[in-house]
Amino acid sequence: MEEQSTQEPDLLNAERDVQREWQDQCTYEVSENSTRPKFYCLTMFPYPSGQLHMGHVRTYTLGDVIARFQRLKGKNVLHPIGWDAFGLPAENAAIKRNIPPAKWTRENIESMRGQMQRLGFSFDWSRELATCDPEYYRWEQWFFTRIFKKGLVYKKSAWVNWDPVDQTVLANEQVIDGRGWRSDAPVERRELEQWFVKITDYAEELLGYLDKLDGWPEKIKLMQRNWIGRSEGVEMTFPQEGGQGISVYTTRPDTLMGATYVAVAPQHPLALQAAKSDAALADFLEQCNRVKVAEADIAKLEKLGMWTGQTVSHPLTGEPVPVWVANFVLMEYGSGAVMAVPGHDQRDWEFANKYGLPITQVVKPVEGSDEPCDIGGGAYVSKNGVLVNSGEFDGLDFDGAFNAIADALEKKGLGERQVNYRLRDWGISRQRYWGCPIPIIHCNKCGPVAVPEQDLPVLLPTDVEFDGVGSPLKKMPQWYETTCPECSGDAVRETDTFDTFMESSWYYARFASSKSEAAMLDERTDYWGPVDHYVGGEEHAILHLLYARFFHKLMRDEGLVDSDEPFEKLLALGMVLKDGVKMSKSAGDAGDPQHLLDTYGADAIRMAMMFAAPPDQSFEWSDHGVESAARWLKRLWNTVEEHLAQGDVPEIDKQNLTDEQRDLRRVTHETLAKADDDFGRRIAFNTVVSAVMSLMNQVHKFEDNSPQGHAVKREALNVAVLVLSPITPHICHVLFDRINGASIDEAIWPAVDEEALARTVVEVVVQVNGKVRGRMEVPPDTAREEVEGIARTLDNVDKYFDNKTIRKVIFVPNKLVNFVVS
RNA sequence: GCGAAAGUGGCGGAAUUGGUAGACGCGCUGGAUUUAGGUUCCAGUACCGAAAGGUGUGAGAGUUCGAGUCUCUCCUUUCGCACCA
Repeated sequence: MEEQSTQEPDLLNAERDVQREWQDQCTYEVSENSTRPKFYCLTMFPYPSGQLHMGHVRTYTLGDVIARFQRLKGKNVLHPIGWDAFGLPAENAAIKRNIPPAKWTRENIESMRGQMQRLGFSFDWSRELATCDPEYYRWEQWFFTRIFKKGLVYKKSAWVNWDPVDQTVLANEQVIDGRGWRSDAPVERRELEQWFVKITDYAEELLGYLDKLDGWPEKIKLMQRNWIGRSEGVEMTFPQEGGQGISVYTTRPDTLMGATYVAVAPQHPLALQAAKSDAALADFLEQCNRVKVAEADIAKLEKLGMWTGQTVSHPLTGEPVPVWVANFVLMEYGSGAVMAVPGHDQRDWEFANKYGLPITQVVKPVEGSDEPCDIGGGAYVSKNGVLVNSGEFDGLDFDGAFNAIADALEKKGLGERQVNYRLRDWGISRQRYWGCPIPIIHCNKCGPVAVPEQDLPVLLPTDVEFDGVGSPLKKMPQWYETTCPECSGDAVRETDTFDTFMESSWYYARFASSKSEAAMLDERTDYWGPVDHYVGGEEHAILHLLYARFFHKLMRDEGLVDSDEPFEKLLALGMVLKDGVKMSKSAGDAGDPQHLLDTYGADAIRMAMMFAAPPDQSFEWSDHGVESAARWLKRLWNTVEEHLAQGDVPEIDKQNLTDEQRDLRRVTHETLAKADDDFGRRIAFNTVVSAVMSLMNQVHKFEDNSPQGHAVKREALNVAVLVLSPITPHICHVLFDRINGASIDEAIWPAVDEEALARTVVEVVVQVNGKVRGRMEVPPDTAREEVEGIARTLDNVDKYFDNKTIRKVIFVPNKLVNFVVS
């Protein structure tokens, strides 16, 4: 046993030696002074939650593989890392364990940085930043004051989840079954004045530029398009005598003659007004306000409504139309009211049926259509029909009716055509302590005033007491009491902090201008930007990626960056699921890679993780693969050492190789070509691992002790080590040095020897009626006639021709021949 | 509810442009080595069938000489839904 263990390669010690070398030599620190083309590889920075989980391991390994591959391809690679350090969990920890959020966050950063270094990620640590550093957030505050002065920021009231016991605003995830997570009190909706940034001013541009993002997955672009939700419709008013009337937006003005009621949100002014004199309605509105503000929760509710007792007039017929409150109408979206056409909208149809409201059919399928025309069983929602029961508009199709009705409304001054977006302005106020203070001073005389540049940053005090009731900032008059920068009168600071998406919307640019003290960003950001490859979880497909794109355009319009989009290419990763882990007994730390690191090492974890699934796919992680990866790596090490022990090798004499030597060379160069394509274009690393495994299987079978045999084998081993090095950098660092006496950090990805790829025979499949009946080997590019001729004579093939006629022969060169018989 | 995607052996997955389904690995089975266990090495392993052969990529339909791949319907799972990050 003793004897065996001393012969085994010590992967763990080798990893530590290599990591020490990287650290001592600052191997991955980069500068802008390089003749190599730049490549900015960025992986979404983590929230410092405490320790890494397998999702982090996957994300950062994938990013590291890309960075290391691009270095091998001769690029000057920026690969930075930092910490998305503000946020809710630090406050929760502060309440639970009585640790100040700053301390808790710093300690988490320390331990996660250690784990990242132990995993061998090739980060440029000199550029590390945390968003809770005043040196970072001061520039965010500075930038905010710039866009504030530009008029891109405004205040309006918005609804939040309010915990009446803890006197605190709750995040959606803190509301569980309608109750506060700590107090268990039923939540209430509350209206608060909040800051918004006008992302809708950029809606058209954010939408249009999606078409130019060739390096983004189609599905992400589609989700963003749908999120922005551009539509063309008509904004119209249902007038009310003695009132303002109700404004609604519709994309289906063609169905206006079928509008039989109007539905408003429970927070709509008309509903609130009506409830003053209607106790039952007031009750209903209160009930609606007990649901948390998340759209998904509202949409899942049973559809409930109540008549407000009010009517408005139909804009074209003047007929009275009842106004209902409906719990599924969102106040945040549009005007908070919709016209209901139960004949042609399924949700309206169900609502009308439930409450006995009239359903009128105003569109019917065209003659000869096979669409069902009866609306007794459900709404007819197709736009392919023609109008009926619509007076002068009868007989018009969708476009005709859309235009005629829009014209009629415009003529009456009750409506106009409008382009609408589903996208809403970005609410950036949070009633939280652990965030970046919003640099605004409220003055009774001057109103809200931006903090002047020389007074920035507005520092977040870190000596705070946490009791879980409200934000500590609101209890610190010594902090919020100040003077107005304009009139010098008494004034108070804004006590809300920024949404943490603010910090994560520009960190990629700051990494490039690392540590710049004179400016938010400098010319180095133009050198490195835009990010060439951005890697991160698919859960960020919309919010983070949309806000960052928006912020980039804001920075561009301030002259801070010279590009239109921040991220050239995007890799949206699937989730690492852990249901199996949850069921295991070691649930507490099963997601923590530490014990795997201590037992098997970084390379084994990295290899197992990359081999487990392609990057864009979600999968359930299991520790099993790590042990077998470690075993495989040890075998690789042993194979290389045994080979080296046999001495030096001659040059390969390409013209005089045996068939076996040619075969091994072909597999070697096929592996090289495939790895190049998989790393660089397909971003599929699991197949790189299997290709190298296959190559090594060939090497193990290769028994040729001639000098040329050794030379061919050495080439194979060298390619295996080089190709695998982005995934398992430590062992490959050691083995590359053992084989070549040189550092792999200086190595350049070799060219494929096209000659080595040539085959002397190819296999052609013979099918009869699409079923495989035989195979044959022929020289490459053998002519159709010849292949067909041989195929017909094959034993297993010609018997299918008995009593049949060959109707057709399909021929795919070098692949197959298919006889269609009957 | 709305938007987006995924579904292939016992398991993770491969099949890149519509052209041999199951590469590679795990697990399992058998063998060699070992006092034994483990390790290591070798062989086998989609399913049914004695074989010939047949069946097979969530279910059902369709297009095609040919479908895991394209189209439609349905089922299930995952992600997002604006205060988790």
